[in-house]
Amino acid sequence: MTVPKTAGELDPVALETSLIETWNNEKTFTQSIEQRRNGNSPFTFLEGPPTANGKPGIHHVISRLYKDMVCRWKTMEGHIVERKAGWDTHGLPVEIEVQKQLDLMSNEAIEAYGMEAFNQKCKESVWTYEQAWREMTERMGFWVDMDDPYVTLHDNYIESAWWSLKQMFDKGLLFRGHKVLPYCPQTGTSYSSHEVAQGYKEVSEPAVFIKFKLTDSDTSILAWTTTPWTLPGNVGLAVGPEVTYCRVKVTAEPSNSWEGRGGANLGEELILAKDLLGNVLRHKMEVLEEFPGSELIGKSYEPLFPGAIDGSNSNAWTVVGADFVTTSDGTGVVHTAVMYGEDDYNLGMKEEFPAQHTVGIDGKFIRGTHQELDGRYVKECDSDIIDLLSKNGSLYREHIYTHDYPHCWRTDHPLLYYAMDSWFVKMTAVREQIIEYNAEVEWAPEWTGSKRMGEWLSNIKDWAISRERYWGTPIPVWICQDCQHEHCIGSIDEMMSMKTDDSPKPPELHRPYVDDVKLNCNNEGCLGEMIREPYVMDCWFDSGCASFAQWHYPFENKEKFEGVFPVDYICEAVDQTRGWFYSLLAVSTTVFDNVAYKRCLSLGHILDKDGKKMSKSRGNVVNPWDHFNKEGSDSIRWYMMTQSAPWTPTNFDSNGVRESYAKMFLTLWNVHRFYSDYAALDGFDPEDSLGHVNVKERSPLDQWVLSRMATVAESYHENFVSWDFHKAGRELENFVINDLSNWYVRRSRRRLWNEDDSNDKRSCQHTLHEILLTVCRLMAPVAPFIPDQIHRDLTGVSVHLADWPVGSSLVSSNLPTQNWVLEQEMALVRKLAETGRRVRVEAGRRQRLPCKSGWIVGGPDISEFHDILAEELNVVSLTTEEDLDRFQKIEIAPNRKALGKKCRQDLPAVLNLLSEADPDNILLEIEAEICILEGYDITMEDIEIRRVEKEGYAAATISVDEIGDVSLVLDMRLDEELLSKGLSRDIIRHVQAKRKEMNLEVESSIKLEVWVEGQDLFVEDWNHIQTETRAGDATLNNEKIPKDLNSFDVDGTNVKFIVSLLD
RNA sequence: GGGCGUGUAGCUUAGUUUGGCUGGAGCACCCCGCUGAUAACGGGGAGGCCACAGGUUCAAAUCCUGUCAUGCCCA
Repeated sequence: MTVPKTAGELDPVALETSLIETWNNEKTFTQSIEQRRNGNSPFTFLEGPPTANGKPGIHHVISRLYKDMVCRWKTMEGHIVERKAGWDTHGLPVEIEVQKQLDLMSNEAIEAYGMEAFNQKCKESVWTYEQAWREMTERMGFWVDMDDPYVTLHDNYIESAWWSLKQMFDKGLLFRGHKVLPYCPQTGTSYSSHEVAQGYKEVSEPAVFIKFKLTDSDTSILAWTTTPWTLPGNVGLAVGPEVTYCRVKVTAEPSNSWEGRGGANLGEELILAKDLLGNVLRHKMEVLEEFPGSELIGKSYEPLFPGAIDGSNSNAWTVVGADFVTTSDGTGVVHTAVMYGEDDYNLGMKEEFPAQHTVGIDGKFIRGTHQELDGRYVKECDSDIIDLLSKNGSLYREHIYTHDYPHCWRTDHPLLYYAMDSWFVKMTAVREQIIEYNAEVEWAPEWTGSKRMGEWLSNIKDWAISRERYWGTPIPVWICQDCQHEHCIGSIDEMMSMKTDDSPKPPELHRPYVDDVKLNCNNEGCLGEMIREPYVMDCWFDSGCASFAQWHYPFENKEKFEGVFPVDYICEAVDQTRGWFYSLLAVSTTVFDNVAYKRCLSLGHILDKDGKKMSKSRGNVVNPWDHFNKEGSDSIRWYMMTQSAPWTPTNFDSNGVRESYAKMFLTLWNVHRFYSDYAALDGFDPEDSLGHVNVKERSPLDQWVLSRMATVAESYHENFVSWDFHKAGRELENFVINDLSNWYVRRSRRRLWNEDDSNDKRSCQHTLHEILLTVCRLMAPVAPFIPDQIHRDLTGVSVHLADWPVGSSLVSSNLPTQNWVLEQEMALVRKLAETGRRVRVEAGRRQRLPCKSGWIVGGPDISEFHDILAEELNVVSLTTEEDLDRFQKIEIAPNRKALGKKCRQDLPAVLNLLSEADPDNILLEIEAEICILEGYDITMEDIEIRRVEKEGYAAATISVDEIGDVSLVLDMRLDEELLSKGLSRDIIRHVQAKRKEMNLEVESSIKLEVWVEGQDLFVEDWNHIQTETRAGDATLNNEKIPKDLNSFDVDGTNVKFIVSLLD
């Protein structure tokens, strides 16, 4: 027997924290998975690993909510949903954090500190906020296995990553090249775009227009650059093939005074874009010819710094076409130095320009560049370079150019865009496959996949996976010192079997230990020693391996992995599109020739209440604990789900969390309280078959709410399937508040107050029991706490072990039958109840004063709800009436404008006659065109016909879809009996208020003394008062009137009363 | 600078795919009612250049173009 427990006041924080303890003791999470084993239908979730070296905020709660929600939902549908936590532990952010902490602002400083010790610090730093993450995760109710997480710094994880890289290597997808990155030579580090963004500063620097003399004529092409230090590295000029260029001749000296160095001789010929002639040239010019850029392509020119670059066997110093050339600034000709710009590098690779540095990794010109520049820091050479060019006549003009340029946030030096040696995964080789796989993924919203990701994939670039850093997965590529043979290691065993005898066995797969491992070259006939490439991997590569590396595949868990790949579901914020969503897809495409995930939910960000990004510096970050400790997790979670579509950015409003609590959870709890308090009192056992009442035998009200429940549940489920969680939540909330609490429970209170056992009471109890269980089960994935408590109070079992009420391929549906007609009828009843209240307000009839009769005209037969409606409307009898005319009459209103014109000074007399005439008769006369008043013909134009309620009636008509017009008429006439009834309602109300004020128990009896002055109170109404107020002892108009009593007036009647507790 | 989102009442939002009744809710506000019904409930009210400017159309919050603000990603 499971009699529901009584429920006290709702204390969400205490309830939730104690439930967390229960879950831990009961191992509810484990049970919820294990219980579904026999279904043998896994649904796999992959946790996108957060980094634990940042504090978790409210924006982490939202992604964890959607992860948790779908997993819990699928679990209830009967799937086995294992959830392994993960930690992302490598990468530059970790290093930066440690560098700040130890004040190590350059690579030299790190190496002086010692790489081993530095990495040890990184490893520790990673766990700085782990406790905070665990606490947040537990408190918000995200069920994920944090005791056995995957960790990207573990050897097992690294070994799997190595294995996958070797797959790529074996497929020929791994290659060495250059990547142009913002680089700080002072610290020896290149920067991520995030760091670059921190360091933009406005600077004024020299910019120059340079003449590149063509080899086959005396004409020069004019190009422009803001970085003179890149000029020694010039190997090409890019023009827009479609852009119009001009060859011009200098015809006169400039009229204005010339600024700075440079110049041009009379008769000299220059080529530049037509659109920019005016911006660039300061001399008087004659345009000799115009032609498209395509005509320039292939022309060669003389190097500015002969000998700085070895151009033999290459295409160096020629004009090429490029689509990135514009005429928005410069000359429409782009100077190209392969190693010092991304566009430059890509163009250089395409056009086979020599990829040679003129600048060393120390930021100084390489020996042999130019005798005046060699060995000097490039940014200090700008002016000398301009001098050199000016002297040999290559400079046309210099000027100061102001722009935003990235600077090192540590040293404040300008960053150099610099081609770093790098390892790449040849993503361009799998472009078609990855686009195809992307299209297979079910994206929510669709455009994240088709547009955001699609756009990115259609311009896919090779993936630079190496970083010249210390803390990360070491790149497992070794190169032979003797024969340059490259070998990629795919496992620890392989490394151990190839290592030289005097190499130590690394204690872990990190730098510097792995750097010390040397391999015997396995190239045939070579006896050389192989040394590891000194890079670590992009940490996105780490996380991209999560699907298999979390299982140490293929070294362990082979079957397990193969059963759960590709994973069913991942979910992260939209910024992961080019991050984790991409890296997973890139790795799965290159390694497994498959998708990594079948469904991906990409979430919008949480912004502050003004739509601004939350950041520490703005001070607008919301701490989730502020709400955990106030409204609780369920309210936060429900708020987040219902506030907006998952992918829409949400402006976080604390007030909204409060609202979710006050509306959804308090209401639900009070329904629960109402039901279980009476159920406990009665010892009601829902499982007792003797007391059970079949749905068909229950009242229409019960059948209605059950039908609504089924309708709402199905729609809820549909919305889950189509990722419209917000719509699902809002609809269920509306059901709980409006249908369940404000209508069903309100209309059913009296049924449970009745102390005697009855079918009707049990019907109501069963109905509430069933509804509450269904609601809790539907809510459980979203709000795992309060619904679980209610479910436990009702059944003794956790809601998370229950089945999804809508059913699935694995569990059967548990919803009541739907009755659409009944739902329609009740909708009409409720609409009429509202209408009735409005009619009363308009007619000035207070609610407690009953009407003798009410009539419904039109619409379907809703007589089975007449009792309910009569009570709602406070009418003694409610009936259906066919004829609206019974309550209405016509009124003839004069059209003063028309009549005034016609009758002039006789108007008052005509108006008088009109008002005295019988409207029906006069209308007949007017219609027959025989109406003459004071000698004037009265026509239809002179009057307006209105239909109004006859004296003593008030009415309103509503229009309902598919039903038409329905009118409600109330009888407004009064008599003694009605006044007495109304008076008794008022007395009851005041006495009840007094009882409440006196904090009396609901069931305690009182002594009631009442004095009524100026009106009769009928005996039956006096009796009714005594019953309603539980007056065990009552006197009416007792002779002695004490001084200290309560008093109120209603309808001109004064009432005095005294309430006292009866022992 | 480019790509992809977002912008509706004081606040949070529905409606935009597929143009069509007077742009619909909740919170807050004002008036009234109701209550052994909870942080309630009911009726009424006030509050909207649907970001802005053009365009298409008989008709635009909705479609098109541009601008602004805001967010993400890329440069």
